[in-house]
Amino acid sequence: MSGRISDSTVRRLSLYLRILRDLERAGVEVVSSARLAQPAGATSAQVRKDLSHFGSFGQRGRGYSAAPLVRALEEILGLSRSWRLALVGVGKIGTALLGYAGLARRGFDIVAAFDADAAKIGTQAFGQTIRCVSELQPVVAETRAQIGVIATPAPVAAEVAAEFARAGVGAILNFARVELSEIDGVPIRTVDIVLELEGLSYLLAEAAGRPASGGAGG
Amino acid sequence: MSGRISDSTVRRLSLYLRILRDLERAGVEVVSSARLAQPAGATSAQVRKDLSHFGSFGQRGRGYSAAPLVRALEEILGLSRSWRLALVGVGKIGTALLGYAGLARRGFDIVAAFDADAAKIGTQAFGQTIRCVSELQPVVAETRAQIGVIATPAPVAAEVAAEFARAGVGAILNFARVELSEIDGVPIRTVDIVLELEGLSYLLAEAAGRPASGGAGG
DNA sequence: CTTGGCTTGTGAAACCTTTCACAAGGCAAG
DNA sequence: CTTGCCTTGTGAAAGGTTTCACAAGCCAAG
Repeated sequence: MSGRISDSTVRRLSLYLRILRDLERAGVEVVSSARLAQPAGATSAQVRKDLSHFGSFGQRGRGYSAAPLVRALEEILGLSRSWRLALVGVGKIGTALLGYAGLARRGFDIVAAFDADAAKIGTQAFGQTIRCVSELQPVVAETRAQIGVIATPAPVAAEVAAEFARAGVGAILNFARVELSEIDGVPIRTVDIVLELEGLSYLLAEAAGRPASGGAGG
Repeated sequence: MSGRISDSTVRRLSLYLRILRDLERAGVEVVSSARLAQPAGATSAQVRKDLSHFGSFGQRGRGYSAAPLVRALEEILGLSRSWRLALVGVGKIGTALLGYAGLARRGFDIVAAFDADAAKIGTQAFGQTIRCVSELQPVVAETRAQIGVIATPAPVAAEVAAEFARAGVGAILNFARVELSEIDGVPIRTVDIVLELEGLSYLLAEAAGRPASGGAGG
Protein backbone atom coordinates (compact mmCIF):
# COMPACT_ATOMS: atom_id res chain seq x y z
CA MET A 1 0.00 0.00 0.00
CA SER A 2 0.82 3.72 0.57
CA GLY A 3 3.13 5.28 -2.02
CA ARG A 4 2.72 9.00 -2.64
CA ILE A 5 -0.87 9.98 -2.03
CA SER A 6 -2.44 12.53 -4.34
CA ASP A 7 -3.95 15.73 -3.16
CA SER A 8 -7.38 14.81 -4.44
CA THR A 9 -7.29 11.52 -2.55
CA VAL A 10 -6.53 13.35 0.70
CA ARG A 11 -9.34 15.80 0.00
CA ARG A 12 -11.76 12.93 -0.43
CA LEU A 13 -10.57 11.25 2.76
CA SER A 14 -11.62 14.43 4.62
CA LEU A 15 -15.00 14.23 2.96
CA TYR A 16 -15.42 10.57 3.87
CA LEU A 17 -14.55 11.35 7.46
CA ARG A 18 -17.16 14.08 7.69
CA ILE A 19 -19.80 11.87 6.11
CA LEU A 20 -18.93 8.95 8.36
CA ARG A 21 -19.27 11.10 11.46
CA ASP A 22 -22.69 12.24 10.29
CA LEU A 23 -23.76 8.64 9.66
CA GLU A 24 -22.37 7.55 13.00
CA ARG A 25 -24.30 10.32 14.75
CA ALA A 26 -27.40 9.03 12.95
CA GLY A 27 -26.82 5.61 14.49
CA VAL A 28 -25.33 3.81 11.49
CA GLU A 29 -22.78 1.21 12.50
CA VAL A 30 -21.76 -0.39 9.23
CA VAL A 31 -21.30 1.48 5.96
CA SER A 32 -20.68 0.23 2.42
CA SER A 33 -18.35 2.02 0.04
CA ALA A 34 -21.39 2.93 -2.07
CA ARG A 35 -23.12 4.60 0.84
CA LEU A 36 -19.98 6.53 1.67
CA ALA A 37 -19.42 7.50 -1.95
CA GLN A 38 -22.82 8.92 -2.69
CA PRO A 39 -22.77 12.06 -0.52
CA ALA A 40 -19.10 12.60 -1.39
CA GLY A 41 -19.89 12.77 -5.08
CA ALA A 42 -17.54 9.87 -5.74
CA THR A 43 -17.92 6.28 -6.88
CA SER A 44 -17.76 3.23 -4.65
CA ALA A 45 -14.64 2.03 -6.47
CA GLN A 46 -12.97 5.32 -5.74
CA VAL A 47 -13.74 5.09 -2.04
CA ARG A 48 -12.26 1.60 -1.94
CA LYS A 49 -9.15 2.62 -3.89
CA ASP A 50 -8.62 5.68 -1.71
CA LEU A 51 -8.82 3.63 1.47
CA SER A 52 -6.74 0.79 0.05
CA HIS A 53 -3.71 3.07 -0.07
CA PHE A 54 -3.62 2.94 3.70
CA GLY A 55 -4.74 -0.59 4.48
CA SER A 56 -7.76 -2.85 4.63
CA PHE A 57 -10.47 -1.37 6.76
CA GLY A 58 -13.54 -3.23 5.57
CA GLN A 59 -14.96 -6.69 5.58
CA ARG A 60 -15.98 -8.35 2.33
CA GLY A 61 -19.68 -8.91 2.03
CA ARG A 62 -20.32 -6.58 4.94
CA GLY A 63 -18.79 -3.13 4.58
CA TYR A 64 -16.88 -0.83 6.92
CA SER A 65 -17.55 -0.52 10.64
CA ALA A 66 -18.13 3.19 11.12
CA ALA A 67 -16.37 3.78 14.43
CA PRO A 68 -13.04 2.13 13.63
CA LEU A 69 -12.97 3.72 10.18
CA VAL A 70 -13.54 7.15 11.73
CA ARG A 71 -10.59 6.53 14.01
CA ALA A 72 -8.43 5.27 11.16
CA LEU A 73 -9.20 8.31 9.02
CA GLU A 74 -8.48 10.65 11.92
CA GLU A 75 -5.15 8.94 12.37
CA ILE A 76 -4.32 9.09 8.65
CA LEU A 77 -5.25 12.77 8.41
CA GLY A 78 -3.44 13.68 11.61
CA LEU A 79 -6.67 14.70 13.28
CA SER A 80 -6.35 12.61 16.42
CA ARG A 81 -4.44 15.55 17.87
CA SER A 82 -4.92 19.30 17.63
CA TRP A 83 -2.80 21.83 15.73
CA ARG A 84 -1.68 25.30 16.68
CA LEU A 85 -2.16 28.12 14.16
CA ALA A 86 -0.51 31.53 13.96
CA LEU A 87 -2.39 34.20 12.02
CA VAL A 88 -0.88 37.21 10.27
CA GLY A 89 -3.24 39.95 9.13
CA VAL A 90 -6.25 40.84 11.27
CA GLY A 91 -8.34 42.51 8.57
CA LYS A 92 -11.72 41.27 7.35
CA ILE A 93 -10.73 37.68 6.65
CA GLY A 94 -8.36 37.47 9.61
CA THR A 95 -11.07 38.65 11.97
CA ALA A 96 -13.60 36.25 10.50
CA LEU A 97 -11.12 33.41 11.09
CA LEU A 98 -10.47 34.48 14.69
CA GLY A 99 -14.21 34.51 15.29
CA TYR A 100 -14.89 31.18 13.61
CA ALA A 101 -15.48 28.76 16.47
CA GLY A 102 -15.58 25.86 14.03
CA LEU A 103 -11.80 25.91 13.73
CA ALA A 104 -11.08 25.23 17.40
CA ARG A 105 -13.92 22.74 17.52
CA ARG A 106 -12.14 20.77 14.81
CA GLY A 107 -8.75 20.89 16.45
CA PHE A 108 -7.27 23.97 14.81
CA ASP A 109 -6.45 26.47 17.58
CA ILE A 110 -5.31 29.96 16.75
CA VAL A 111 -2.63 30.66 19.34
CA ALA A 112 -1.24 33.97 18.06
CA ALA A 113 -2.38 36.86 15.88
CA PHE A 114 -0.19 39.50 14.22
CA ASP A 115 -0.74 42.67 12.26
CA ALA A 116 1.44 45.49 10.92
CA ASP A 117 -1.06 48.25 11.74
CA ALA A 118 0.09 50.12 14.86
CA ALA A 119 -3.53 51.02 15.65
CA LYS A 120 -4.42 47.34 16.01
CA ILE A 121 -1.34 46.16 17.90
CA GLY A 122 -2.05 45.60 21.56
CA THR A 123 -5.82 45.41 21.10
CA GLN A 124 -7.84 42.28 21.71
CA ALA A 125 -9.81 40.32 19.14
CA PHE A 126 -11.72 37.18 20.08
CA GLY A 127 -9.44 36.52 23.01
CA GLN A 128 -6.20 37.14 21.14
CA THR A 129 -3.91 40.07 21.81
CA ILE A 130 -2.77 41.36 18.44
CA ARG A 131 1.02 41.59 18.25
CA CYS A 132 3.39 43.27 15.89
CA VAL A 133 4.55 41.19 12.89
CA SER A 134 8.12 41.95 13.90
CA GLU A 135 7.57 39.56 16.80
CA LEU A 136 6.51 36.73 14.51
CA GLN A 137 9.63 34.60 14.83
CA PRO A 138 9.97 34.52 18.64
CA VAL A 139 6.24 34.18 19.23
CA VAL A 140 5.82 31.34 16.74
CA ALA A 141 8.75 29.58 18.37
CA GLU A 142 7.40 30.17 21.86
CA THR A 143 3.83 29.10 21.10
CA ARG A 144 5.14 26.22 18.94
CA ALA A 145 2.60 27.03 16.22
CA GLN A 146 2.68 24.42 13.46
CA ILE A 147 0.55 26.09 10.81
CA GLY A 148 0.91 29.67 9.60
CA VAL A 149 -2.12 31.48 8.24
CA ILE A 150 -1.60 34.44 5.91
CA ALA A 151 -4.46 36.93 5.64
CA THR A 152 -2.46 39.96 4.57
CA PRO A 153 -2.59 42.08 1.42
CA ALA A 154 -0.98 40.26 -1.53
CA PRO A 155 2.22 42.34 -1.77
CA VAL A 156 3.56 41.26 1.63
CA ALA A 157 2.34 37.66 1.57
CA ALA A 158 5.53 36.18 0.14
CA GLU A 159 7.64 37.87 2.79
CA VAL A 160 5.38 36.64 5.58
CA ALA A 161 5.52 33.13 4.14
CA ALA A 162 9.31 33.21 4.19
CA GLU A 163 9.27 34.37 7.80
CA PHE A 164 6.88 31.63 8.76
CA ALA A 165 9.17 29.09 7.14
CA ARG A 166 12.19 30.45 8.99
CA ALA A 167 10.19 30.44 12.23
CA GLY A 168 9.69 26.72 11.78
CA VAL A 169 6.03 26.23 10.92
CA GLY A 170 5.37 23.02 9.02
CA ALA A 171 2.64 24.26 6.69
CA ILE A 172 1.01 27.47 5.50
CA LEU A 173 -2.56 28.38 4.59
CA ASN A 174 -2.66 31.47 2.38
CA PHE A 175 -5.63 33.74 1.75
CA ALA A 176 -3.70 36.43 -0.11
CA ARG A 177 -4.16 36.68 -3.87
CA VAL A 178 -0.68 35.49 -4.84
CA GLU A 179 0.54 32.10 -5.88
CA LEU A 180 3.12 31.10 -3.28
CA SER A 181 5.34 28.13 -3.90
CA GLU A 182 6.62 25.76 -1.26
CA ILE A 183 9.45 27.34 0.77
CA ASP A 184 12.12 25.10 2.32
CA GLY A 185 9.81 22.14 1.99
CA VAL A 186 6.98 23.92 3.80
CA PRO A 187 3.79 23.20 1.83
CA ILE A 188 1.49 26.12 1.08
CA ARG A 189 -2.18 25.91 0.23
CA THR A 190 -3.92 28.96 -1.20
CA VAL A 191 -7.62 29.79 -0.87
CA ASP A 192 -8.76 32.39 -3.38
CA ILE A 193 -12.44 33.26 -3.61
CA VAL A 194 -12.03 35.47 -6.65
CA LEU A 195 -10.37 32.57 -8.45
CA GLU A 196 -13.37 30.37 -7.66
CA LEU A 197 -15.75 33.03 -8.91
CA GLU A 198 -13.73 33.41 -12.09
CA GLY A 199 -14.02 29.68 -12.61
CA LEU A 200 -17.80 30.01 -12.37
CA SER A 201 -17.68 33.04 -14.64
CA TYR A 202 -15.96 30.90 -17.26
CA LEU A 203 -18.71 28.30 -17.05
CA LEU A 204 -21.42 30.97 -17.27
CA ALA A 205 -19.78 32.62 -20.26
CA GLU A 206 -19.41 29.24 -21.93
CA ALA A 207 -23.02 28.30 -21.24
CA ALA A 208 -24.17 31.62 -22.68
CA GLY A 209 -22.47 30.64 -25.93
CA ARG A 210 -19.79 33.21 -25.32
CA PRO A 211 -21.39 36.06 -27.28
CA ALA A 212 -18.88 38.36 -29.01
CA SER A 213 -19.78 41.09 -26.50
CA GLY A 214 -22.54 41.99 -24.02
CA GLY A 215 -25.96 40.36 -24.13
CA ALA A 216 -26.39 36.99 -22.35
CA GLY A 217 -28.49 37.12 -19.17
CA GLY A 218 -28.99 40.85 -19.17
CA MET B 1 -8.61 23.91 -30.59
CA SER B 2 -11.18 24.10 -27.73
CA GLY B 3 -12.74 20.79 -26.71
CA ARG B 4 -13.77 20.43 -23.08
CA ILE B 5 -11.49 22.51 -20.92
CA SER B 6 -10.40 21.09 -17.59
CA ASP B 7 -10.99 22.81 -14.33
CA SER B 8 -7.29 23.12 -13.63
CA THR B 9 -6.69 24.79 -16.97
CA VAL B 10 -9.35 27.41 -16.21
CA ARG B 11 -7.80 27.98 -12.78
CA ARG B 12 -4.45 28.61 -14.38
CA LEU B 13 -5.94 30.98 -16.92
CA SER B 14 -7.15 33.11 -14.02
CA LEU B 15 -3.65 33.06 -12.58
CA TYR B 16 -2.10 34.05 -15.90
CA LEU B 17 -4.53 36.93 -16.17
CA ARG B 18 -3.64 38.24 -12.74
CA ILE B 19 0.08 37.95 -13.44
CA LEU B 20 -0.27 39.61 -16.82
CA ARG B 21 -2.11 42.55 -15.32
CA ASP B 22 0.67 42.95 -12.75
CA LEU B 23 3.32 42.84 -15.48
CA GLU B 24 1.36 45.27 -17.62
CA ARG B 25 1.09 47.67 -14.68
CA ALA B 26 4.87 47.37 -14.33
CA GLY B 27 5.25 48.50 -17.92
CA VAL B 28 5.95 45.15 -19.57
CA GLU B 29 4.58 44.98 -23.10
CA VAL B 30 5.70 41.59 -24.35
CA VAL B 31 5.77 38.44 -22.23
CA SER B 32 7.16 34.98 -22.95
CA SER B 33 5.42 31.82 -21.81
CA ALA B 34 8.33 31.22 -19.45
CA ARG B 35 7.91 34.59 -17.78
CA LEU B 36 4.20 33.99 -17.40
CA ALA B 37 4.74 30.49 -16.08
CA GLN B 38 7.21 31.24 -13.36
CA PRO B 39 4.98 33.20 -10.93
CA ALA B 40 2.08 30.88 -11.69
CA GLY B 41 4.08 27.87 -10.55
CA ALA B 42 3.64 26.28 -13.95
CA THR B 43 5.93 25.39 -16.86
CA SER B 44 6.21 27.34 -20.09
CA ALA B 45 4.89 24.36 -22.04
CA GLN B 46 1.84 24.31 -19.84
CA VAL B 47 1.15 27.98 -20.42
CA ARG B 48 1.36 27.45 -24.18
CA LYS B 49 -0.84 24.35 -24.08
CA ASP B 50 -3.43 26.10 -21.93
CA LEU B 51 -3.62 29.05 -24.28
CA SER B 52 -3.55 26.88 -27.39
CA HIS B 53 -6.98 25.48 -26.46
CA PHE B 54 -8.44 28.86 -27.31
CA GLY B 55 -6.33 30.03 -30.21
CA SER B 56 -2.95 31.47 -31.13
CA PHE B 57 -2.17 34.55 -29.14
CA GLY B 58 1.59 34.78 -29.41
CA GLN B 59 4.22 35.39 -32.03
CA ARG B 60 7.01 32.89 -32.56
CA GLY B 61 10.38 34.20 -31.56
CA ARG B 62 8.80 37.11 -29.74
CA GLY B 63 6.22 36.12 -27.12
CA TYR B 64 2.77 37.42 -26.22
CA SER B 65 1.76 41.08 -26.34
CA ALA B 66 0.47 41.75 -22.86
CA ALA B 67 -2.50 44.01 -23.60
CA PRO B 68 -4.21 41.84 -26.22
CA LEU B 69 -3.61 38.70 -24.18
CA VAL B 70 -5.21 40.34 -21.15
CA ARG B 71 -8.25 41.17 -23.24
CA ALA B 72 -8.37 37.65 -24.71
CA LEU B 73 -8.21 36.05 -21.27
CA GLU B 74 -10.91 38.37 -19.95
CA GLU B 75 -13.08 37.36 -22.88
CA ILE B 76 -12.40 33.65 -22.38
CA LEU B 77 -13.10 33.82 -18.65
CA GLY B 78 -16.21 35.95 -19.10
CA LEU B 79 -14.65 38.85 -17.22
CA SER B 80 -15.23 41.55 -19.82
CA ARG B 81 -18.60 42.05 -18.18
CA SER B 82 -19.71 42.03 -14.55
CA TRP B 83 -21.80 39.41 -12.74
CA ARG B 84 -24.57 39.81 -10.20
CA LEU B 85 -24.41 37.73 -7.02
CA ALA B 86 -27.14 36.87 -4.52
CA LEU B 87 -26.00 35.91 -1.03
CA VAL B 88 -27.84 33.69 1.45
CA GLY B 89 -26.64 33.68 5.04
CA VAL B 90 -25.38 36.89 6.61
CA GLY B 91 -23.34 35.37 9.43
CA LYS B 92 -19.58 35.69 9.82
CA ILE B 93 -18.58 34.63 6.32
CA GLY B 94 -21.56 36.29 4.67
CA THR B 95 -20.76 39.59 6.36
CA ALA B 96 -17.10 39.34 5.42
CA LEU B 97 -18.15 38.80 1.79
CA LEU B 98 -20.52 41.78 1.86
CA GLY B 99 -17.72 43.94 3.20
CA TYR B 100 -15.09 42.69 0.77
CA ALA B 101 -14.67 45.51 -1.72
CA GLY B 102 -12.40 43.34 -3.86
CA LEU B 103 -15.40 41.46 -5.21
CA ALA B 104 -17.13 44.46 -6.78
CA ARG B 105 -13.78 45.78 -7.96
CA ARG B 106 -13.36 42.55 -9.94
CA GLY B 107 -16.80 42.60 -11.42
CA PHE B 108 -18.70 40.49 -8.90
CA ASP B 109 -21.52 42.65 -7.48
CA ILE B 110 -23.61 41.41 -4.60
CA VAL B 111 -27.11 42.62 -5.48
CA ALA B 112 -29.15 40.88 -2.80
CA ALA B 113 -28.62 39.40 0.67
CA PHE B 114 -30.89 36.98 2.53
CA ASP B 115 -31.05 35.45 5.97
CA ALA B 116 -33.52 33.32 7.91
CA ASP B 117 -32.97 35.13 11.23
CA ALA B 118 -35.92 37.46 11.90
CA ALA B 119 -33.65 39.73 13.95
CA LYS B 120 -31.49 40.42 10.90
CA ILE B 121 -34.23 40.82 8.31
CA GLY B 122 -34.82 44.43 7.39
CA THR B 123 -31.48 45.63 8.77
CA GLN B 124 -28.71 47.02 6.60
CA ALA B 125 -25.27 45.55 6.08
CA PHE B 126 -22.73 47.20 3.78
CA GLY B 127 -25.45 48.87 1.76
CA GLN B 128 -27.64 45.80 1.43
CA THR B 129 -31.03 45.42 3.07
CA ILE B 130 -31.22 41.90 4.41
CA ARG B 131 -34.34 40.11 3.20
CA CYS B 132 -36.11 36.96 4.26
CA VAL B 133 -35.00 33.76 2.46
CA SER B 134 -38.63 33.15 1.60
CA GLU B 135 -38.29 36.01 -0.87
CA LEU B 136 -35.32 34.38 -2.61
CA GLN B 137 -37.09 33.35 -5.79
CA PRO B 138 -38.80 36.63 -6.70
CA VAL B 139 -35.83 38.75 -5.68
CA VAL B 140 -33.31 36.67 -7.63
CA ALA B 141 -35.59 36.89 -10.65
CA GLU B 142 -36.08 40.62 -10.26
CA THR B 143 -32.39 41.44 -9.71
CA ARG B 144 -31.40 38.95 -12.42
CA ALA B 145 -28.63 37.57 -10.21
CA GLN B 146 -26.51 35.03 -12.09
CA ILE B 147 -24.47 33.55 -9.26
CA GLY B 148 -25.84 32.30 -5.94
CA VAL B 149 -23.59 32.37 -2.89
CA ILE B 150 -24.39 30.06 0.01
CA ALA B 151 -23.01 31.04 3.43
CA THR B 152 -25.53 29.23 5.60
CA PRO B 153 -25.11 26.43 8.13
CA ALA B 154 -24.52 23.09 6.41
CA PRO B 155 -27.93 21.50 7.11
CA VAL B 156 -29.89 24.00 5.01
CA ALA B 157 -27.33 24.48 2.23
CA ALA B 158 -28.74 21.80 -0.08
CA GLU B 159 -32.21 23.29 0.15
CA VAL B 160 -30.92 26.79 -0.61
CA ALA B 161 -28.96 25.42 -3.58
CA ALA B 162 -32.13 23.84 -4.96
CA GLU B 163 -33.99 27.13 -4.57
CA PHE B 164 -31.22 29.01 -6.31
CA ALA B 165 -31.38 26.55 -9.19
CA ARG B 166 -35.16 26.96 -9.45
CA ALA B 167 -34.77 30.73 -9.31
CA GLY B 168 -32.60 30.53 -12.39
CA VAL B 169 -29.06 31.31 -11.25
CA GLY B 170 -26.42 29.86 -13.57
CA ALA B 171 -23.81 28.93 -10.97
CA ILE B 172 -23.38 28.55 -7.20
CA LEU B 173 -20.51 29.24 -4.84
CA ASN B 174 -20.91 27.31 -1.60
CA PHE B 175 -19.18 28.01 1.71
CA ALA B 176 -21.20 25.52 3.75
CA ARG B 177 -19.48 22.32 4.83
CA VAL B 178 -21.46 19.96 2.59
CA GLU B 179 -20.60 18.48 -0.74
CA LEU B 180 -23.30 19.75 -3.10
CA SER B 181 -23.60 18.23 -6.54
CA GLU B 182 -24.66 20.05 -9.67
CA ILE B 183 -28.45 20.69 -9.70
CA ASP B 184 -30.27 20.94 -13.03
CA GLY B 185 -26.98 21.61 -14.77
CA VAL B 186 -26.11 24.46 -12.40
CA PRO B 187 -22.43 24.03 -11.47
CA ILE B 188 -21.51 24.34 -7.80
CA ARG B 189 -18.10 25.13 -6.41
CA THR B 190 -17.43 24.60 -2.72
CA VAL B 191 -14.88 26.47 -0.61
CA ASP B 192 -14.09 24.72 2.64
CA ILE B 193 -11.36 26.08 4.88
CA VAL B 194 -11.47 23.17 7.28
CA LEU B 195 -10.89 20.81 4.35
CA GLU B 196 -7.80 22.80 3.37
CA LEU B 197 -6.50 22.69 6.92
CA GLU B 198 -7.10 18.95 7.08
CA GLY B 199 -5.07 18.60 3.91
CA LEU B 200 -2.21 20.43 5.61
CA SER B 201 -2.73 18.33 8.73
CA TYR B 202 -2.21 15.22 6.61
CA LEU B 203 1.08 16.58 5.28
CA LEU B 204 2.23 17.54 8.77
CA ALA B 205 1.34 14.14 10.18
CA GLU B 206 3.13 12.46 7.29
CA ALA B 207 6.22 14.64 7.71
CA ALA B 208 6.28 13.81 11.41
CA GLY B 209 6.56 10.13 10.49
CA ARG B 210 3.03 9.58 11.66
CA PRO B 211 3.83 8.53 15.24
CA ALA B 212 1.43 5.95 16.68
CA SER B 213 0.06 8.63 18.97
CA GLY B 214 0.98 12.09 20.34
CA GLY B 215 4.52 13.44 20.10
CA ALA B 216 5.57 15.21 16.88
CA GLY B 217 6.04 18.96 17.16
CA GLY B 218 5.03 19.21 20.80
C1' DC C 1 -23.16 -28.00 5.04
C1' DT C 2 -24.69 -25.57 0.83
C1' DT C 3 -26.64 -21.91 -1.73
C1' DG C 4 -27.38 -17.10 -2.93
C1' DG C 5 -26.66 -12.46 -2.28
C1' DC C 6 -23.45 -8.80 -1.05
C1' DT C 7 -19.26 -6.16 -0.69
C1' DT C 8 -14.32 -5.60 -0.40
C1' DG C 9 -9.66 -5.17 -2.38
C1' DT C 10 -7.14 -4.89 -6.56
C1' DG C 11 -4.87 -5.72 -11.10
C1' DA C 12 -5.86 -4.10 -15.77
C1' DA C 13 -7.90 -0.89 -18.93
C1' DA C 14 -9.46 3.54 -20.05
C1' DC C 15 -9.07 8.14 -19.67
C1' DC C 16 -7.00 12.59 -18.72
C1' DT C 17 -3.14 15.84 -17.87
C1' DT C 18 1.48 17.20 -18.12
C1' DT C 19 5.93 17.21 -20.11
C1' DC C 20 9.01 16.65 -23.99
C1' DA C 21 11.00 17.97 -28.07
C1' DC C 22 11.08 20.01 -32.40
C1' DA C 23 9.51 22.23 -36.82
C1' DA C 24 7.85 26.78 -38.06
C1' DG C 25 8.73 31.23 -38.01
C1' DG C 26 9.96 36.13 -36.02
C1' DC C 27 13.67 39.51 -35.18
C1' DA C 28 18.16 41.85 -35.12
C1' DA C 29 22.72 42.37 -36.64
C1' DG C 30 25.83 42.43 -40.21
C1' DC D 1 20.11 38.54 -48.05
C1' DT D 2 22.17 35.41 -44.45
C1' DT D 3 23.21 33.94 -39.89
C1' DG D 4 22.15 33.12 -35.17
C1' DC D 5 19.16 33.34 -31.49
C1' DC D 6 14.77 33.11 -29.55
C1' DT D 7 9.92 31.59 -28.78
C1' DT D 8 5.54 29.70 -30.19
C1' DG D 9 2.34 25.93 -31.22
C1' DT D 10 1.77 21.09 -31.19
C1' DG D 11 2.05 16.05 -32.04
C1' DA D 12 3.91 12.28 -29.34
C1' DA D 13 5.47 10.30 -25.01
C1' DA D 14 5.19 9.98 -20.25
C1' DG D 15 2.94 10.09 -16.09
C1' DG D 16 -1.17 10.04 -13.15
C1' DT D 17 -5.93 9.20 -11.84
C1' DT D 18 -10.31 6.98 -12.35
C1' DT D 19 -13.17 3.31 -13.71
C1' DC D 20 -13.91 -1.52 -14.71
C1' DA D 21 -14.56 -6.03 -13.54
C1' DC D 22 -13.82 -9.97 -10.92
C1' DA D 23 -11.78 -13.29 -7.47
C1' DA D 24 -11.92 -13.65 -2.52
C1' DG D 25 -14.60 -13.91 1.21
C1' DC D 26 -18.53 -12.72 4.69
C1' DC D 27 -23.26 -13.61 6.16
C1' DA D 28 -27.91 -15.42 6.53
C1' DA D 29 -31.25 -18.74 5.30
C1' DG D 30 -32.50 -23.28 4.56
